[in-house]
Amino acid sequence: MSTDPVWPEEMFSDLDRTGPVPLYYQISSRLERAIREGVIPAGARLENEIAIGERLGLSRPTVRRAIQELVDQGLLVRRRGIGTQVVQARVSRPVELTSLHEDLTRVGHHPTTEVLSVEHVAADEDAAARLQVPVGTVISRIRRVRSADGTPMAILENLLPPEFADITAADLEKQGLYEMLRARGITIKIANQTIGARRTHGDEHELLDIAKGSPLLTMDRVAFDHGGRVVEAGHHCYRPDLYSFETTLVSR
Amino acid sequence: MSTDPVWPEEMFSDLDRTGPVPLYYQISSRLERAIREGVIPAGARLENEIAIGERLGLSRPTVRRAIQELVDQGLLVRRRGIGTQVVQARVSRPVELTSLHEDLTRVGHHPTTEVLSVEHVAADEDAAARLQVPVGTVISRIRRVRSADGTPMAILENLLPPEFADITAADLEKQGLYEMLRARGITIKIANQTIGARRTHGDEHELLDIAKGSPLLTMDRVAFDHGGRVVEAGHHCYRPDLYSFETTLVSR
DNA sequence: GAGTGGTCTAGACCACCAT
DNA sequence: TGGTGGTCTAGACCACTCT
Repeated sequence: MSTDPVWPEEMFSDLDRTGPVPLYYQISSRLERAIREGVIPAGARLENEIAIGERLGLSRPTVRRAIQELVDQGLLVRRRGIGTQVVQARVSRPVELTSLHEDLTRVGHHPTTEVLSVEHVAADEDAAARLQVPVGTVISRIRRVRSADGTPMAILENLLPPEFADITAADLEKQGLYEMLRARGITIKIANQTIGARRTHGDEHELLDIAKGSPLLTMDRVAFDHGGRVVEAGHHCYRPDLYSFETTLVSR
Repeated sequence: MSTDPVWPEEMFSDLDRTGPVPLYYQISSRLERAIREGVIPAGARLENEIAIGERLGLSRPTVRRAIQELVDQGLLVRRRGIGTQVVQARVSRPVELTSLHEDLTRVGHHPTTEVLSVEHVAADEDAAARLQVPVGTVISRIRRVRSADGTPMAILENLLPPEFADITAADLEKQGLYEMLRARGITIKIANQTIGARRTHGDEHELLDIAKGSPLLTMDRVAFDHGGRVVEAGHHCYRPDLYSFETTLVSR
């Protein structure tokens, strides 16, 4: 048995077969938007891969790859012998290789950053281990407070290797750290993150405008470029009443 | 230019071309083990896809898929025009659709579970919303304490829809909840997780043997089967000095 | 038995990077 | 200029599910 098309006729009428954007990506991103906006409703059954391919003039592997992207995101479910369906559950976007600054902007908040300090210091043993540089190397240590719509949300402490010694406080007020690195042609390929919790220490409660000793949500991250070099090491603490980490897990 | 083989000659000598295990999976899992065990060292360059295919008697798409699995896991990095390399950074396994019970077992700890209560109650508004059942439906509410090697690590509160009303405390002492669901043929396809932090409430500090009002790491999860039905809704709190969430993020 | 997704093959052309 | 991964095609066979 086959299924009627569940998307508007013209949805894929303007595929660009010559440009740099892969066909599978054009398909999957259009489909993703239609699903997230509800144009294709939860529970809807898609046509089978071959039928879609014929309608769009694409080979089956290309259609398949587009669909697989959405399966990996948790938007679609496939079962052999059954078909492909739009998932019923609400799906959150995965934790991504972006900064808090970009996260907030995307959600429509207005993030501001106060740079508390930009120091150039000799790496102690701990910092050297995290950045994978020799002890004593002169590194940059940044401390910032990020607010959304005027409310302090997080304290961001970052360590940078020597090559970024010229980054200034003024730069960091305007852009997120990751934007700035990207503008310098630095591509972050991999990051290891650890999410935990602890009490406030030192002046953290003042900076975040919460009670002394109250809980903080923490995230430690080490980011690497394609060559395996450490680009950045961060220790962030978030106000747990204002911030949490959401993920959607998909079984393989 | 081409590269010398970086893995032992016999590593892929016993591929099973008739069994149910996909060839790409046989390749990727063997490669993963070799990388994690250091048999293939960090920074090593792999041969190109076509050469590997010829050596193993496989087509390029099959080899490519095997490699892609490891790229998605953050173990390999590929760059066009350059080649494929083993990543230098330590890579942690991603947060998975498994239970804490299985996580601990895998790391070699001995998890024990104390079942505090198994109740069958009418769902209030909050519980009904989380399980997506009508208010007043009789659901199961489970409360457990999980310990590793005798130390309490987490309080696990779970809500189950009516179909699991027959699960007993005795069952839960022996197996993780997820194992039990799997044994009943329930496949969890998707889960939404939120990780946060808060202070202890009520008797939580006693159960976890920590100070009253101290920080907890929390994880809320709603798990769905392939049909979008809610299988389980959980609220877990962890001792932040004993537990944290690790992830490796990979840029696409 | 009919229909579906899962896997695999054998090619092709292109964009990017190094030399 | 040669080597690499990125994309795409046009088939094929199989395993699974429903009726």
